[in-house]
Amino acid sequence: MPELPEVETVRRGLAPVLEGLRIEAVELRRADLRFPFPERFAERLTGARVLRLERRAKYLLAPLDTGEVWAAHLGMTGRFSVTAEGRVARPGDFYYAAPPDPRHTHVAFDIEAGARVEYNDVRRFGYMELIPADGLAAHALFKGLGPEPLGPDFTAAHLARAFEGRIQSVKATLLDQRVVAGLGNIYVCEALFRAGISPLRPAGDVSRRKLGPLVAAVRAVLEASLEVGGSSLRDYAGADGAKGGFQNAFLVYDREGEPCLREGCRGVVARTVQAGRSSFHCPVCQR
DNA sequence: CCCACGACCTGTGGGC
DNA sequence: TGCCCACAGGTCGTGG
Repeated sequence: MPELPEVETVRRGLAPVLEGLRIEAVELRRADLRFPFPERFAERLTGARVLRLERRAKYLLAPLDTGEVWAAHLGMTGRFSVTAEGRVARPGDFYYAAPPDPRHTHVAFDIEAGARVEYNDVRRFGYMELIPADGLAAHALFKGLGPEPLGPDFTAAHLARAFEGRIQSVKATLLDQRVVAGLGNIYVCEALFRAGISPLRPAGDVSRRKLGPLVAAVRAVLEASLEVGGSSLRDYAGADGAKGGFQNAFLVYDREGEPCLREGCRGVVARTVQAGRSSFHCPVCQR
């Protein structure tokens, strides 16, 4: 799934065709994704003007002139594409490496000025909500979220508080959206590698002096990925150019059995399973 | 409250 | 070639 850099890349791709424009029609092709769509979803969106397109954690948020906010989470396989006249008009965002299978296009939005925005989601782990703007912060999906990792509240002091006394692994702790909001499996693995911290270490045992470097590593990895449009796994040759490129910069993720890329380290990347998910790390230089 | 694990859903790739 | 299992970017609910 899209983690923060991928969701932000999607946001940047969609913003120009949504912001300030009216939703003229909504075609809903099924009653649910991960959860049922909100009551009267299509009617509540039809005619609404999108004021802005924002992101919080891994959610896309579109405040509307109706007083509601349209929120979308992409789950593991959610993709937005923008088409006009039957062709992809804005290739290049995350996910556009191969055209989506139309059988899994579940919602389509016709936008003023002619764009058509389609939501495709093979596994249907994504979901959409309509939330009153004045109740957004208090909504169950948002009230417990931790700080944005690229924002001012994500600091070593914050991590020190969050890690204190925690016996859960630092890997699982960083995946917890209440601790920091927006990281997923790839970027946690990559950040821990860069900070020289083993994903297996209990969060409470991470040395305090490593917390500053960890914060810096998280930021650096996210920023580097954003620069190249996020990560695209399972790419296909011949894609349109601007698909995500960070998969080419992975230092540990999906590199089991390959040599550690840290200068001078002779380690070999190991794969372990934590909380049911693959972790990749170098047992020699990550402690 | 904290933590581990199964569940949700479909597709793909590797091993036999 | 075909089949079966493991695994995939997330997170929610359950049960210890």
